[in-house]
Amino acid sequence: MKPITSEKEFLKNYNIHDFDVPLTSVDMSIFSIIDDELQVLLLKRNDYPAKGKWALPGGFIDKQQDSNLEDTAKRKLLAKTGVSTPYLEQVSTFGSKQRDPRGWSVTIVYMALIAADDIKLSTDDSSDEIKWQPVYQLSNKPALAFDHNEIFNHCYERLKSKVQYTSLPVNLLPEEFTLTELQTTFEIILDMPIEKKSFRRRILDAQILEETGNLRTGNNRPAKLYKANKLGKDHFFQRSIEGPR
Amino acid sequence: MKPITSEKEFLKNYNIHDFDVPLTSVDMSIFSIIDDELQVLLLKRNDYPAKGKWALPGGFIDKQQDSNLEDTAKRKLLAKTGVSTPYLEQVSTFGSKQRDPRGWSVTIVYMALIAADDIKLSTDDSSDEIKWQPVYQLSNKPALAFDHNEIFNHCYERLKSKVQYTSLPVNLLPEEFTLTELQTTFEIILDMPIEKKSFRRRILDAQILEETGNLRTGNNRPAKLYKANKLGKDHFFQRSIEGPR
DNA sequence: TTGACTTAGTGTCTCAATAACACTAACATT
DNA sequence: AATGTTAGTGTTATTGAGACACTAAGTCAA
Repeated sequence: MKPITSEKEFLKNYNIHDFDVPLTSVDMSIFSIIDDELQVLLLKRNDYPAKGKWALPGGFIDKQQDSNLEDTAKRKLLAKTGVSTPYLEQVSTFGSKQRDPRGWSVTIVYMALIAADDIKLSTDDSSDEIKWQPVYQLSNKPALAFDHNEIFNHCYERLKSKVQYTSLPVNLLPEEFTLTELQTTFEIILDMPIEKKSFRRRILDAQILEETGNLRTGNNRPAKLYKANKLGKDHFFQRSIEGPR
Repeated sequence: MKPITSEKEFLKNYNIHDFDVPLTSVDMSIFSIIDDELQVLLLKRNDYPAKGKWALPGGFIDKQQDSNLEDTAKRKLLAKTGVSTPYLEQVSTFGSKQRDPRGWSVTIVYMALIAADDIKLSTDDSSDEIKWQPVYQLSNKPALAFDHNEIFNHCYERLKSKVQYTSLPVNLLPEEFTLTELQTTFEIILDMPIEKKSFRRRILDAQILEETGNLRTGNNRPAKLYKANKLGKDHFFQRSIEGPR
């Protein structure tokens, strides 16, 4: 067999099946605020392995449809929730010999934030059971399939730490929202009270919101409605929100 | 063919070669400060694809040796630099149809920080050419193999942003160092001057260093030597180092 | 129509962290 | 002993945030 002397020739002789590669998938934690609680989407596995256990949504890369990893995550998310423009962020990649009984496997983990109003759950394909689970019920119990508890915890920690110094929570709200609604969203995620004046000063100074001109009316003084501007969809603050002194 | 009714049975019938999975590798940006410059390790590729181009060190998972992704990164790093206890952090994972001419591929990217003193470069295996490249010479030229320029830029951005609010740079220094040396390391990475008093107050207040009792003597007043304590190896500050007002 | 109630939004004080910068301290070298 | 150089400190002004009491603007019920 003669030596290979060009890239073209190399590629002709190359066959991925000659290599012993790990199984590679994409999994995701999809967060939303439902009934004033931070919740995450779970699916009950319909097939082996881990049949019958609850798991984070995910699956394999479709080499035909997906041109990159984010495509894969978006496709999964659209199929399950009907949301096509989520906030999507890669969190981490887990890979080991032990995490899946099928052997060496790798999973790229994403976190998505979606507004409750946009969700249209579909039990699309395999009639999987699907549910929203409040995160505080999940951080303790080690009940999920594979290493999905660990994966979820990473996502939850990432969400909490990033909320400290970004305007991420706008992605959990509808297009228009009041400052009080935004503050409440921060408080739900961080699970701690935030001082009203400091919060408003900081959000407004950061120049990530603009008034829509509309008002939310109710049983009391109407509140101005805001929406996130271009910066607001993924903006870093100067300083972080801190707890009480 | 009868239906599968247990996990055990499922695993017996499972064969990864029935699946069309992507090629999966681990790549890394290895940073060190050499000649008062932040530099990154590059290898010249000895084989197709991208033969003859400079690339970040990396390679495939060894299903026999490596029990997880970090193992894989550590093994590569040890082979190339002789360093066995680096600071190692997963940065991101890149995967797409286009990034490698062989087709759909995924690479998990790590960044490593090592002290210049610990390095023993080895042209171990395939007599690859190996070199340190100053990062400022790399951020512009798109000369590396595959998408390694993009990958490197991610690592460099991560390093710079993380240095803002952590004590990461201790990992680029030898065991013992002076506060001025640590400050200089910060300044080299951030490429901006830092005010001396503020820097010292913040580092000392953070309680991440302890005096070793030794002094660095020279042609002037001797400086106290410090080493990082347990916290110091990966500690988050309260607030970030900021530029001039 | 008026006053109680509720939530929106503001004025202002205090405190803590830090950038700025001028200062003192301790060595070697001549 | 004087000079130069780097280590290390004292002190002020600024800034951003927490605390909290205040005002503003609506609904609703009597």
